[in-house]
Amino acid sequence: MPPDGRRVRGDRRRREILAATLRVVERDGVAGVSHRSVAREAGVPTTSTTYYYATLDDLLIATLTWSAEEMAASFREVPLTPAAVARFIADAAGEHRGRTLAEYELYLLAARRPELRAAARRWISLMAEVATGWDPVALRAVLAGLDGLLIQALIADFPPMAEDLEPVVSLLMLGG
Amino acid sequence: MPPDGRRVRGDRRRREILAATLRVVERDGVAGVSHRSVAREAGVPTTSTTYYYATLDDLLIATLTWSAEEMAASFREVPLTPAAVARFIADAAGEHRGRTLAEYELYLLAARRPELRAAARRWISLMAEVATGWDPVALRAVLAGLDGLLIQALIADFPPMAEDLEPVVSLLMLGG
DNA sequence: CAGAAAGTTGAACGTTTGTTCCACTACTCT
DNA sequence: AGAGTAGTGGAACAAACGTTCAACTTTCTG
Repeated sequence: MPPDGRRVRGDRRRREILAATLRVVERDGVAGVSHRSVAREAGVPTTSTTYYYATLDDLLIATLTWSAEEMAASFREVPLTPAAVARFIADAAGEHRGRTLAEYELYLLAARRPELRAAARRWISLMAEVATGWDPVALRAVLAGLDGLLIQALIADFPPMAEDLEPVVSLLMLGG
Repeated sequence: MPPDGRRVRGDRRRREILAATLRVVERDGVAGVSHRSVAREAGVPTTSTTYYYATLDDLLIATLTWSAEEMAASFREVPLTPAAVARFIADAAGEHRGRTLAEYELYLLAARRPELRAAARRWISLMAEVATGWDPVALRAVLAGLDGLLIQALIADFPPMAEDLEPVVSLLMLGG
């Protein structure tokens, strides 16, 4: 049987709404997300956002967990060398800034809502899986260091470049 | 001349409003802060919050920068030993959780509003001052590690204890 | 004691909010 | 062809919002 054309278009619109929500989060933060602001950003009527996501919270959480999943998947492709990790961090503050902002918006929501914590820690548990054989203490130090470099990169006056980050990443990874 | 009783009471109420705002931020995040929610929390009429802070943004920024200043001042008292720093982090996720949450809410606002960045990085520049003579790369690694430990402590299933944190802090500080 | 200054407060304004309803079109399946 | 399903979108609702206003009390100053 051929794919249902209605569902195909519906899924596309659902994804467009998610992407529009992420852009609103990047620009105005979680506080800027409303049915109307997202609908305006996506170029769809207000009611369509409530059609696909029953409540605003559903829409917001779907966007943030999707974004966190994207970030984790992207991180999985990074070789665990200082140069590659430094490049990942630099990109997270530049090209993929919205995704990184969304990650830490999710962190803050998860701090108050335990059910969101697994999603927020997605990239952490993923790296913990990859780094089998590492010393547990060293692993925790590296994970903390990367999280700190990422969030500090977001509030730097000038977006850090990979070359500047590399020695710091290198020192952090030395412990393993 | 004796102190003006009106101003004394006014300053007290201003501080109560700040403290109430911080409690709202702790419970519901920045999104939960409104003139009415803060006034309800503080037990004052709605108009008094607008009397002391012209706009809601003024109130929010005043609260977050005040809280960040408190956190920086508190950090300044910590001896730079692994045990003391680990204790500081454990308390930041427990006893002083609201203050820590406010710090990272400020981070996220600062990511989009450059004028807030100096306030957000207050504790970082303070530690950079204290750690004269450290290797710059090692300092950046430690600062990132501490930031990461703090924010990860907020989304841990169980608040980390100082004893668990100490070896990680110790390893991070070894680089200096 | 009079007047200025500081703070207090309820009522009200226009706007935006989340969400629901309902009439409607587009498409699939039997 | 006709029934059922998926998606569309304008209109409307009550609630909450930020902010302003004006009348009021308390306190200090000359």
